[in-house]
Order: sequence, then structure tokens, then C-alpha cells
Amino acid sequence: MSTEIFQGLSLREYGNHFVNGQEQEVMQVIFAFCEVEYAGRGESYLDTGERMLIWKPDGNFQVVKDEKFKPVNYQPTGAETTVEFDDENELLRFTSERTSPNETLTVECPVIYSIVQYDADDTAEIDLIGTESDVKDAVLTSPSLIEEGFSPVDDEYDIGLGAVDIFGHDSSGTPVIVELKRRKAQIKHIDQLHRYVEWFRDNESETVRGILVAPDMSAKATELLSQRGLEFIEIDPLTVS
Amino acid sequence: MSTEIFQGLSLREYGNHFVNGQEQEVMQVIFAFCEVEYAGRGESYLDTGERMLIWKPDGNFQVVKDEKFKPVNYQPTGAETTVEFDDENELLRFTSERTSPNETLTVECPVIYSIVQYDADDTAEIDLIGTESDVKDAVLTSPSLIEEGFSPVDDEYDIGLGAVDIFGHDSSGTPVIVELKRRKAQIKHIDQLHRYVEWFRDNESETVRGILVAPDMSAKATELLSQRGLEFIEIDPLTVS
DNA sequence: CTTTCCATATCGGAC
DNA sequence: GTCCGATGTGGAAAG
Repeated sequence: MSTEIFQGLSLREYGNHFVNGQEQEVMQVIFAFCEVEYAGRGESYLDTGERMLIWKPDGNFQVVKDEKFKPVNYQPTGAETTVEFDDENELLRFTSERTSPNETLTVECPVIYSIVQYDADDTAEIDLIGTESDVKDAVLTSPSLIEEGFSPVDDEYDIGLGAVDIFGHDSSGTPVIVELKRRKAQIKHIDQLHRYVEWFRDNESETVRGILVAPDMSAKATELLSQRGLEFIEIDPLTVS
Repeated sequence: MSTEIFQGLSLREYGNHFVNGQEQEVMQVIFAFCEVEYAGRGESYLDTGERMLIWKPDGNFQVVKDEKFKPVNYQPTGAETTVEFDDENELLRFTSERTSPNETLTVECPVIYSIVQYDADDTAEIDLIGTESDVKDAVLTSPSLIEEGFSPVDDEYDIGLGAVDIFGHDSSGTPVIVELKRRKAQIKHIDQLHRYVEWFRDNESETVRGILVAPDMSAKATELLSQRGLEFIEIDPLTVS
């Protein structure tokens, strides 16, 4: 069976199962009453309550409340997670640490209701379309999506102050900087394209066009784009994927 | 008991428990062999495999693999999630939908190993310090953190092209725009401050100072900051919280 | 290591 | 609803 479930054990017995599950590299899901502390880039404290804990073999550890999408506290993949039984205070303590940045997550559980060890057989990988990368591939394959005569020269062209999505020339030989967005463009995306274009003007050539490619633009973004002499071309990531 | 666990049931029986759990507004955790499809802003397909599903009362639904920190597929809080038994294909189908953006997540489970219904009692809320808001409070309380004679006039001052974190005047009456960051500043943060300062120059007064406040800055950000005539002041969010 | 940028970003707040 | 910015953003890719 893929799931092994334990209930009604002592904290010490649960602790032994956790160590065993870690050795066997299975995902462990813990239903517990706990208190959570975090210290690192920020610091947080979460008073006692009933939560679910997720402990994966790759070290990532999450404290999950019964509401909200994101974990309330966590340590991402790569953390070193351990568990110990504190017999003086009668609790199980999970410690999840990582370096760069230096961060520590501590979860103390005086009560554990049940745990599930899941030895999941899952070799499939997700296939996702409609990404910015898909838009880039489409434009490189069919440059006329930008405009007739557009000729790409390079992609992910590093200028030191970032990387230009697509660099090329228009039909009259003018340099063109293309910035791609998979979603409705916002002001900050105009900033980004503007930075690339300004760099090009300062370092390469006075004459240069900047084109933002996105399925749509916010009103303020449209205004700022125009004010900065940049251009917009509408492409929907899903229709070119 | 806070957790109710079901194993070895028929798909139809599991389905009844899901409906019941949804009515009782408990968090449901499902260990299943499943296939996942998503369509909305993007589109994805995940072939069959063993995963954990999380279904919370607020509608958020997650497909969790035994590796990686983030769910491989999901629908965030606010989605409408339902389950149905497809007796023709002998599987349980979860459908999680939301509008704006219009998105659908479908999870088909021909096998379910076990489910946990967790009626979590958790009223505590996390207390986090070291945020940008903490830095703002510190500066408003002690303006000399910026420099001697700095006098804040407004915070979250909306200029149409975004909102200035803190607006004020220096000791000689020159307008000052302050942008706060809780972490090491990057090029895009220089862009942001630059946008505010340029707007002020164009709409209010030629004379204006732009100050970036952060615990540190990247080398390129330092370069761009200097090039654009902006200033930097070092403040660590944790030492002022 | 650092730095940059994408993300089905999510989330919260202001208008 | 739209829009903007913060996030302990996480994660990948490139230097």
C-alpha cells in the first residue's frame, strides 16, 4: 500500500516513525497541535493551534493552516530538517534549517493526532504551455509576428543591466529591442524595456526601437509607453503555443 | 478527535465522504493515483501518478507531488471546488473553477488510497516582523534614520504611476522621495524609484531627491542608482523592527 | 557564489 | 472590477 497511517501513538513512537520515514525518503504528513517560530530574513511567531505539517524527502517543510492557499510558515527545498523528542517538555520538535539565507524554522508539537507516510510513485512531469518562453519560440520561428521584415539577431541578449528577450533589426536596419510578457503588461514592464532601450542608446546607437509584446496593457502602462516613445504589439501566449 | 481517516472504501463511498466533509467545512487531504488537467491563463497536462490533494473549505485546491516546494497544479482561495463520481469511467473527478481569470482545474482519480478529514481548531494568527511596513513605521517615527532634518509629509502617496513609500522634505526644504526595500535592492527597484522621481520632475518640481532605503544593494543597482543621480541609505529591517 | 527575471506567481490594498 | 506593489516571494538560468 502506498500510504501508511499511524494514530494513537506516544510522541516517542511518532518520533521513531518520523526518523524511519526520513530514512526511507517518503513524504510525511503530520496532523498536530503545534507552535511555530521562524528566524531568518524576517522573524515570526505563531501561537499554538491545529495544523498540518508536510515534510518531503528533499527537505522542504511546510506548516499548513486550514485556510489560505500558501503555507503560513515553511522552509523550501534544500533545507535540512530533523525531529527530536524533548522529554523534559513532553513535545516533538521539528527543526528545519538552511544557509544563504541563514534561516531556522522550529515547530514544537505537544500533541500529534495522526501521521501519514506516503511512498508516492510519480515519475510524470507537468507539461505547461502558454509561457513567455512559448511566445519567444513563436516569434523566433515567425518574426513577422512582430512586423513584416523583422529579423531577430539574438535572444536573452545580456547587456549587463539585464537580458533583452529578443534583439533584432527592422526592415530598414534599425535595431529593435523586444520585451515579451505572457500577461497584461504593467507599468513596471515599461520600466524594464525602458532600461534596456536607454542602455542601448547610451552604449550602442542613438537610433533604437523598443517593442513591448503582451496580450494586453494597463491604461497607465499604455500612457507611460507612449510617453517614453516605445511601441506595443499584441500577442496572446495561448494562441501561439 | 480532530482527524477522521478513511481507507479501503469504494470510490462512491469516498465521494460521499468528500461531499460530507465539504458541508462540514473541514480540510480534506486525499492520497490518490490521478491525472491532472488545467486550462486558464495557461494550459497544462500531468499524466497519471501518485499525489496528495489538499482541499480546503475556502475552495483552494492543490495537487502536491512528493518533491518540490510548490504544488504542481492548483487553484487558489476563492475557487469553487466540487467532486463527482463518474461511474462510466470508474473514477472520482474533482473540478475546481474560478472566474477572473477564468480557470479550470480537473483531477481525475481512478484510485484513492486514503483520505484524512481534519477539523482543525486554529484561531492564532502569525506575527511577522522585519517587513517593509516595519521599516516605514520606523522611519515615520524617527525621520532622522534618513538624515538629520528629514521631515515626512505623506506615506503611500499616490502619483497615478504608483505610490511613493514616503514623501517629505529635507532640512533645506527640497522635496524627497523615499523608496523602501526590506531586502537587498536590485536594478528593478532603481527603476521604480526613478519612475517616481521622473514623474515628480515632470509634474511638480525640477528639484527633487530620490533616496533608496535598503539593507544592501547589488553592484549593478549601485551603478544605475549613481548614474541616475539617486541616493542610498542603509537600513536593516530586522534592526528597526 | 551573485544577479536577473519569470510565475497559471499569490496576496493585499486603494480607487 | 482594475491596478499597483510587497513577498521570509520561490525557482531557473546565466555569468
